[in-house]
Amino acid sequence: MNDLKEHDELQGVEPGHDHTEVVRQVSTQLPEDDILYDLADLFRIFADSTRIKILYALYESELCVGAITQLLGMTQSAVSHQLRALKQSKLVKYRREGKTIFYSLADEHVVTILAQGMEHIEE
Amino acid sequence: MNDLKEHDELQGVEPGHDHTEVVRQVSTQLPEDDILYDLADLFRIFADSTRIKILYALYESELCVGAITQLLGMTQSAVSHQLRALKQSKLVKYRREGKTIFYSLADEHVVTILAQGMEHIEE
DNA sequence: ACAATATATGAATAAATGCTCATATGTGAT
DNA sequence: ATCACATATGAGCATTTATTCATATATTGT
Repeated sequence: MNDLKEHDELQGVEPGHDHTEVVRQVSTQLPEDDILYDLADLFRIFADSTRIKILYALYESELCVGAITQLLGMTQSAVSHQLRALKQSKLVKYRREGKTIFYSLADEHVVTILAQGMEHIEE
Repeated sequence: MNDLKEHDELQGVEPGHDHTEVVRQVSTQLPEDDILYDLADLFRIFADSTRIKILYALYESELCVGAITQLLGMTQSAVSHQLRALKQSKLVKYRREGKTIFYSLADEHVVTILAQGMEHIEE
């Protein structure tokens, strides 16, 4: 046994194992946790093929709920639940025309995000 | 995009209820289901704040598992599990140096996707 | 007021997901 | 070979999530 490692005033350890420096440096560059949570929430909306399909459909054309339902071949309820998620995260907007409600994409970020994702998987 | 207008009497049904025409038209423009699944799988990786944080950290600097673990303040096991998900979807790559394994971003799509997501939530 | 149509919502359930714990694998040094 | 260190992996558990079913709300027409 030797006690040469006994001056740990500064928590100093040998290089190679000590990450405190890099960690401290990188930490300052990271977005706030709130932002990271919001980001994760946003991408969670894209993390479902049903919603992705809806988004792609709306990219082609404004559509009412009935049309989307028929297009996806699922129940109207399921579609409505997903549309709610999509509009809560402001990825789609809607307008009413009588009994019918038409949905459309809210902005171009949606398209860009989908396109980048598409590019990634095509490799 | 849509120069084909639908006619009310096309299928002999009342106007307003019949979506078969739009649905047929939009259907042809949609990506294959396999692709949509893959896309959803990809975005699912972004749908977690831990992984997002790792990605942002790697955007700043190549990092070893120990550093990431310290940065996130979670167990090494949890980090390792998340890194596995990230490398399976080819969002990060890694290289070995002795006992240490360094992770880094795999391509720029990652950055673009994060940036677009960030733009969206900042509104 | 009532019926019909279009969409939304709440509760329940099955499947997926992230973390922890324990353990395994791999690498370098003694 | 054995030890110490760095990372990976499998099982189990608690939480989340997407769908279905039943029902509610909103709008139009009679």
